[in-house]
Amino acid sequence: MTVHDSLVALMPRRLLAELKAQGVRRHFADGQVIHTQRTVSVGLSIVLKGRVCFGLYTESGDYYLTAILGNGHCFGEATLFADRPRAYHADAFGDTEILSLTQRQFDRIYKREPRFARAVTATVTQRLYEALDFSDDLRHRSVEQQIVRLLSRVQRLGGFSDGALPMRQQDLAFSLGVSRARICQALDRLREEGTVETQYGEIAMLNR
Amino acid sequence: MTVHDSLVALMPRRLLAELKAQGVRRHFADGQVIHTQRTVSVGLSIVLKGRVCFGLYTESGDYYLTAILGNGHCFGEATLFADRPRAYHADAFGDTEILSLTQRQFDRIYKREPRFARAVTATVTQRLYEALDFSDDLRHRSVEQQIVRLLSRVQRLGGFSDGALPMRQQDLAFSLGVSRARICQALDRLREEGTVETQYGEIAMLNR
DNA sequence: ATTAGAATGTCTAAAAATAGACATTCCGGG
DNA sequence: CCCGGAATGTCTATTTTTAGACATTCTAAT
Repeated sequence: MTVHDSLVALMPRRLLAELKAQGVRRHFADGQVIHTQRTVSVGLSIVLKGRVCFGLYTESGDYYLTAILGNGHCFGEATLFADRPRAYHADAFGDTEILSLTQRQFDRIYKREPRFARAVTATVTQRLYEALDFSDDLRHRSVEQQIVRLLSRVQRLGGFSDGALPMRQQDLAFSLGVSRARICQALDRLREEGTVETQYGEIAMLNR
Repeated sequence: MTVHDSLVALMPRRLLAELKAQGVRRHFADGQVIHTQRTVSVGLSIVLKGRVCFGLYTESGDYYLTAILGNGHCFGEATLFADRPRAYHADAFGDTEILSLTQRQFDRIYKREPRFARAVTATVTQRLYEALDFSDDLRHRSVEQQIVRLLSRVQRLGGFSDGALPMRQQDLAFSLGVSRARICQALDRLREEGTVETQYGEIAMLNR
């Protein structure tokens, strides 16, 4: 199956201490904006507490949640290595703490500590292969299967041990590129099978 | 637009010399198998000459081409950093030379040379964001647009300066997750627009 | 030159998905 | 407690896509 360790899980503990000593910790209340889409800002961020929701605003002003990262995961690599602006809008889910490293801080440690470099490469590589798997799902699986696999991924990356995920059916529809009606229909089937349960603005996977 | 530099393009030249000194160069004739799907083998490979075609065999025995990597690009990172078997079947396109590094060789240089580590992280990060862009295409663009964008990507990564790409319509259909009939229809439209030209087993993009 | 296999173009009936509307339910704020 | 906006469930007509078949064209090998 798919493996994806968080950046922190891939580092020796002393390195995390080192990073904390170098970087800045920032605190966000539930729902507070961490960064906005298309902003140009360079640096690596690591989730130390809470979770970060990533999403997109369409031209018509609608917002769609596309991912949630939990403890130990990092984001912003593309600002360092691919010269990209922020691809997604990010805001805090629950009480959240983020460790931020400037490019300079990152570079210094990256250069000095091969184990840190290793952890960064590993987490990005794993994320790449997850993305490729996801593309496979989009192309070759039924919407029902896509939903199950998307939810598993969100659960895992977000560190939701179980229980409900904060996703609307619109978010699913957007994330999978199908209509909301199609999602409704698929959820009907999955509910019947006993695979998922839905509440208002939430979806929960059952068993495993 | 999308940026994706090859591993070699991201390294100082002296590092490439270093890699060549450490690794093994292997030579493949056109069509020769480089590795098969699901094989467990660890190491990084770099295309020094020619091109490598990646594809998948289905249970029914059909083969579908999914990507082509040209000069300077690397593959096999997932065997080093994500503990994965070979995800795709790979064979040579034209007279091809591959530089192979064992895990041990790779590790030694990676540890000693932060610039090499940097280049690896950068190329993987860029590939990740390309994969995310591709997912966006699959979900939110018309098949016509998807075709154009897929062809551009193949052209760029394969180092095809222009001219025809060695892809069958079945490959496109598989890569985009639609029926061959749908691809035919889309190609009709693109041909009318003057965007692409097709030959037997080949597709060429026109203008830009 | 011939031939077999492969790739392509094209068609039709059937199936699937969509847009868009509308009613209902839910939640949070006053 | 009430209200308004948001999310959900559901429906229909329409559009899109598919499966699957078949004829044609192309290529490479004999």
